[in-house]
Amino acid sequence: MILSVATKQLPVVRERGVCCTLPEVDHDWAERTSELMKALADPTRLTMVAALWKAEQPVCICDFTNDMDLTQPTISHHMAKLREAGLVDCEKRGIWVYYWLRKDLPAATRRLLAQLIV
Amino acid sequence: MILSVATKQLPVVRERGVCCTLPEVDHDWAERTSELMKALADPTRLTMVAALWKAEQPVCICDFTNDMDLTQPTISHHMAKLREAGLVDCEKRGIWVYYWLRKDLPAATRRLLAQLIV
DNA sequence: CACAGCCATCGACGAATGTCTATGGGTTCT
DNA sequence: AGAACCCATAGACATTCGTCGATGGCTGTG
Repeated sequence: MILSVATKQLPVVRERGVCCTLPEVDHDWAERTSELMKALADPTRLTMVAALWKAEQPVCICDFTNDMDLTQPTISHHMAKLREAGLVDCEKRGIWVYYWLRKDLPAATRRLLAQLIV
Repeated sequence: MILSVATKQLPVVRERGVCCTLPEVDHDWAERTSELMKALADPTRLTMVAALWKAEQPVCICDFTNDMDLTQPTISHHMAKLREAGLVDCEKRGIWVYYWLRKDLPAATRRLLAQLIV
């Protein structure tokens, strides 16, 4: 049987057992981008990224531990994830470890964050 | 001991046991945004969203099943997640079920996708 | 030198996630 | 009516994830 989907923008002719081709979506793009999304798919990490974005300067990790209602290992674990995702960099200064958003973030990533953070 | 971090933008005076306040980050924003990120934190769902974005018209789910190397229930499961996230809507037409990106997406979400999809 | 503060890593554990097979409901063709 | 097609849901399973307590390594203080 033939059926036309005209109410939404475009009339599509359908036949049983016959599929349509989809718009091409780059496989590597999907893989890379989903990795970035995973890094941001947690409220704690999002808060960290937003704080670093707003701070515009290195922030000591102990300050996160101090006001985030999570244990120190958990905070450390989330920061490690952000580092693995290539979003932040860090440096030790005496007792303290400072984190900041990497200066060499891809432009697309930077625009994404600018878009995301209120 | 007192230590100054002057090499990065701002000199910060540190004292043991004393923490600094962080930039405020809205808790609800982090919660909501992380939900959106989770919906996009999978290459299959990202591919689906990108295809729907590019198609600019309803797409039958069988077309996704046809060319995504995953079983039909898995495809259906991912679409359900996108629907729960409020990203897509669907309509049944005879045998087929058509999906499309919701027209009433929040402007921020729409800009995010525009930013994301190559 | 001993102590205290800061931090990363390890191991454990429950919860969530992605995938599959199996099943059943709905629709159209013959 | 029966067969074929499309789709969603349920159940199972391995993997990943978020969190914690415990531990140990540094580093500066007294």
